[in-house]
Amino acid sequence: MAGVNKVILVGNLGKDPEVRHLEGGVSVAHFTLATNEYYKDKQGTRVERTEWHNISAWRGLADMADKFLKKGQQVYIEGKLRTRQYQDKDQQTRYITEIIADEISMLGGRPQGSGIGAVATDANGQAVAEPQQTFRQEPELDQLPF
Amino acid sequence: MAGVNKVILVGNLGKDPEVRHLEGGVSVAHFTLATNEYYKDKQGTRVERTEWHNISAWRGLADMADKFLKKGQQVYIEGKLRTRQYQDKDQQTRYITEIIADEISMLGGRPQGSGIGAVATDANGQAVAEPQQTFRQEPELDQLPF
Amino acid sequence: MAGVNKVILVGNLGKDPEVRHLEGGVSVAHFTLATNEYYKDKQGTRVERTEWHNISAWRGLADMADKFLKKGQQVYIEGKLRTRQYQDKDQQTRYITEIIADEISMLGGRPQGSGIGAVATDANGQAVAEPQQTFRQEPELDQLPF
Amino acid sequence: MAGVNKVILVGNLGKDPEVRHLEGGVSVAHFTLATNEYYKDKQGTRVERTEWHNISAWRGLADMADKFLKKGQQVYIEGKLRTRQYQDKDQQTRYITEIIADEISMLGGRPQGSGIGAVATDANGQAVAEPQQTFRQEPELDQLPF
DNA sequence: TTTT
DNA sequence: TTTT
Repeated sequence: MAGVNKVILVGNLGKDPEVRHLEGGVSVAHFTLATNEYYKDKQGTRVERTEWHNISAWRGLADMADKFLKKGQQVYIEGKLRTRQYQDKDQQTRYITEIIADEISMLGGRPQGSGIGAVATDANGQAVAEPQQTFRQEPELDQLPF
Repeated sequence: MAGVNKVILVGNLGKDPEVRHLEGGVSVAHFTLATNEYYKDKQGTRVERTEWHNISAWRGLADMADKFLKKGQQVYIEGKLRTRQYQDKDQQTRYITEIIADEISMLGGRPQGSGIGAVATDANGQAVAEPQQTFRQEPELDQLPF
Repeated sequence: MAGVNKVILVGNLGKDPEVRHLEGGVSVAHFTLATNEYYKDKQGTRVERTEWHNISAWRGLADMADKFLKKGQQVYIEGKLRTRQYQDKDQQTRYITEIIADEISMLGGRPQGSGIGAVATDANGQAVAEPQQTFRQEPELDQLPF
Repeated sequence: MAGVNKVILVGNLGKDPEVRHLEGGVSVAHFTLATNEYYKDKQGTRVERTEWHNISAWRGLADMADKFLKKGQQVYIEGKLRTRQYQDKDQQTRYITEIIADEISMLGGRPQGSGIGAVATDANGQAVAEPQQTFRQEPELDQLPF
């Protein structure tokens, strides 16, 4: 039965991506993403609520995250939910829900008035990706639908 | 900071919604939703993967879920992710990720050619909601659903 | 600059898809999709509003639409907006906005209680796609991002 | 029949919003939004494609657009598609497709290192909305915005 | 007409 | 742990 399992997030990275290289040359990146919302409570006070999401990106998308994403950065992420189980240190079964990213887009980008360089540079003068670039995870050969 | 935290699901209810009425007249419904995906593995074998989601609906949307949603039914759900912690029976802190529904839409519905009644009936002849109806959660004045 | 251009629709086909085969073996399917919404007007009368969308699907997705989609069928469609211009019969420039489908999912499917056949059949007993199947458009080689 | 008609865009305003105040105190804002995508063509050359969208926002959301949105600004917009007809200067019936915004979120915001003021100010020192704020259109009692 |  |  056809299902839809889609997540759309705009938020900020809570830390730099951590990348591991699995056997077979597959890489996977993990990072957290904060999405903030604001509302007024019954007393009319403005309240902020932060939701933290566990993001994982695979293969080429992991490499891109490794290369271009940094703590604090604002990104658009599209992906799907996946809950997996693991054993904690006491051998108890635990569950964690992650968003497997299909697409990551860098938002905001170069601050206004910061110059007109064709290549953006980071705080250390290193060349970085063109601001606001989008990366997509191509469907893998072993995960083609049908 | 403006964030976006959006989930879009099309799947089938794993069980009838369970509804509780909290103090203050607030009702909340919980149910699970299965989203299925299919892909071919490296050997070309068709593989099915089911992801289970924990859905919660509040207030008016809980009442609608209670009234109209049944195990097995196909629905479209729009909502947001929320991870909350709770104490398990061993007083360990555990986390659970839920989708708080903002909108639920009944899919499929009356099979073609089954009649033109203005009111749909279920297997027992009981009047049910018009097929494929959509329900939305209006933003609450205090927006403090939890 | 990274952009997001995404459309999500659940609706019913207004007609059977029309498929054309372009030079180079590329096929394209066109059909219309109706999305209905309901609201109460100032007098409390229930009003229905139907929005019609122009859908186009390319290559493999066009073939799938040709094969499996029929007038009246309920589908989930994900795609992107594209407005193109054309010359009308008076040589006036006109604009039309379409949704280019990336993913089409068949909803509803086999009515409950209609049997447990592994292969669905249509009104004429012809085998059809398994109900509620999903089809995706793989990114083309000449349209890979970066 | 339940439908879903949803558009999600991240792009830049092509011009300042134009706001009109209709009879009955209803305000409506119009602006265009550019979403850019990049791909490599068959020769491997990087190609940019810009899609222009007609956005309209009503009532409170129109006022917010009027007050806070400017040409060039990057925003997240969620809304629905609506195609309406009108008579051109030759009394010909023409169609235009717009996105009616339900939610607008300001992205990017204050450049890093530009100060730690609790209230943001624009180039003229005028207080502006806190960066990256989100605005939502509450459902109207009569839901008859057009 | 935007942005990079 | 982010951002404003």
